Amino acid sequence: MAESGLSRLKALERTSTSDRISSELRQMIIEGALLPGEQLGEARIADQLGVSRAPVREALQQLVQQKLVVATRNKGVSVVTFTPSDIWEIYDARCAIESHAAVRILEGGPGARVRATDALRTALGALSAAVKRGDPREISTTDLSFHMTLVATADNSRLVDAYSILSAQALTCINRLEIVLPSGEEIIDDHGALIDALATGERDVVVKAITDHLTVAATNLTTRPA
Amino acid sequence: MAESGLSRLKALERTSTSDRISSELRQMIIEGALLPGEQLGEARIADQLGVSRAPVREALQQLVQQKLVVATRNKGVSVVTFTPSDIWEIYDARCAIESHAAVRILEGGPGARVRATDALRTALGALSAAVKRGDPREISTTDLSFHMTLVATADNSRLVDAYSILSAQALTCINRLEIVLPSGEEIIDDHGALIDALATGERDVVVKAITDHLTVAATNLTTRPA
DNA sequence: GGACTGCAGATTGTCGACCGTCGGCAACAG
DNA sequence: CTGTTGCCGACGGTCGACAATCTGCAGTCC
Repeated sequence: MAESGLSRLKALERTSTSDRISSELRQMIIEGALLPGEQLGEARIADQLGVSRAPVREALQQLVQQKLVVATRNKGVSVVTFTPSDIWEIYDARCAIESHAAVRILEGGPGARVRATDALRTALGALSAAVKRGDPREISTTDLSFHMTLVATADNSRLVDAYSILSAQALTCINRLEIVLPSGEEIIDDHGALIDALATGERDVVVKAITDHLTVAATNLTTRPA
Repeated sequence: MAESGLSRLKALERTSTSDRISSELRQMIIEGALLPGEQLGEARIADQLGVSRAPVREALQQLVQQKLVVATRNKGVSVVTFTPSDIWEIYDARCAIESHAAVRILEGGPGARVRATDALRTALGALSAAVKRGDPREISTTDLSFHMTLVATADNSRLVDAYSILSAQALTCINRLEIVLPSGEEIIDDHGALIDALATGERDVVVKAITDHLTVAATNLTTRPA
């Protein structure tokens, strides 16, 4: 039976309804389709999707734990509003995870370093392509994807999970303020500098590069473009 | 109405059913009352608590996101089994958060440093009392509580949340293997050294102290006592 | 006129029941 | 004897309905 026409059959998707709802809503929040403070009534969503309230409830609970919505007892959930203090927290936490990941990569010896820089250069290519295309939404996505690549290379699923949550929050913040913060060139150069820093193999250099990079980003997000 | 007998009325507890269930189960897992791999049937739990399956389901979902149980589609949830690799991940992630918190405290200037060391000394007192009493369960709890104090002092709720999850996982690992790893003296000295390192104000010293401390702990957990 | 009380609408929290799926065992055909 | 097929008990996933709670407004009393 090894060679039969059935070989082309792939295992079909087995995602739970709540997971699909959760992904859908998360995407909408990240993209800014749902405004901060907006009420997310279970009944309305369930109606609109043609499902019961139960899976919607589970999906919303997932989003609560990802801090993309806030739930108040008997009042339902509403889309989160990020204060400047929240933004600083997010970027501080990102800094914690990213720099640790970088340090671990350096400790992994030259092999790990090369593997990391390779993966990052690929991610930088995607980012560069997005910049060239000019779509701000795509730029922010690939930007965060670059950083996620760094974290993923450290091979710690806990760190990856934690970073995913932070990444979604950061993306939401970025996409909400439609600011074209740095020029395209600047973004590329900045991330390229990160790779270079990693290539040096100096712990302090890398950590400082990451910290500065994130601090600048957080500053840009918290200082209103008036 | 400012001064009336009603002043003594505190806002009464308004915890949701699912939260209470979740806390209860988490505690049981941490304490080792539930064995790794054990099946947690929704119906049975709901029955036993005299509630419906809905709140139980929500509670279990919370535990899933805290990685204390694993859920497989149409098979329900079972208590997590930690592999040595998991333990290393947990302690590596703890290291990331704790050292970052420590660095941020140092950057906060002498004031923050003093506040941190004060809080930590108090926590050390509790740990010391637990050691004197000799109850291993209490020792591990206060131990983690000490570390949580460090993280909390950095004033970043995201880091605190992430650390809470890791803390619960670590506690579960520790309590499962009923090993009396280091002597009581050793525990106290080790944590005292952490405070001393923080007091020096030297970033590298602190980070190294934390890293070493956690590495030793993870090693003790992963090397079977034969 | 001001403030408290009671009602009304809406929304969440909870419940019991149904349906689909899973894993294992037995019956059966080759 | 071996591999396949159909059946069975158990469990989770989903559903519609009921009860509890919150918010805002109208009514009422001082």
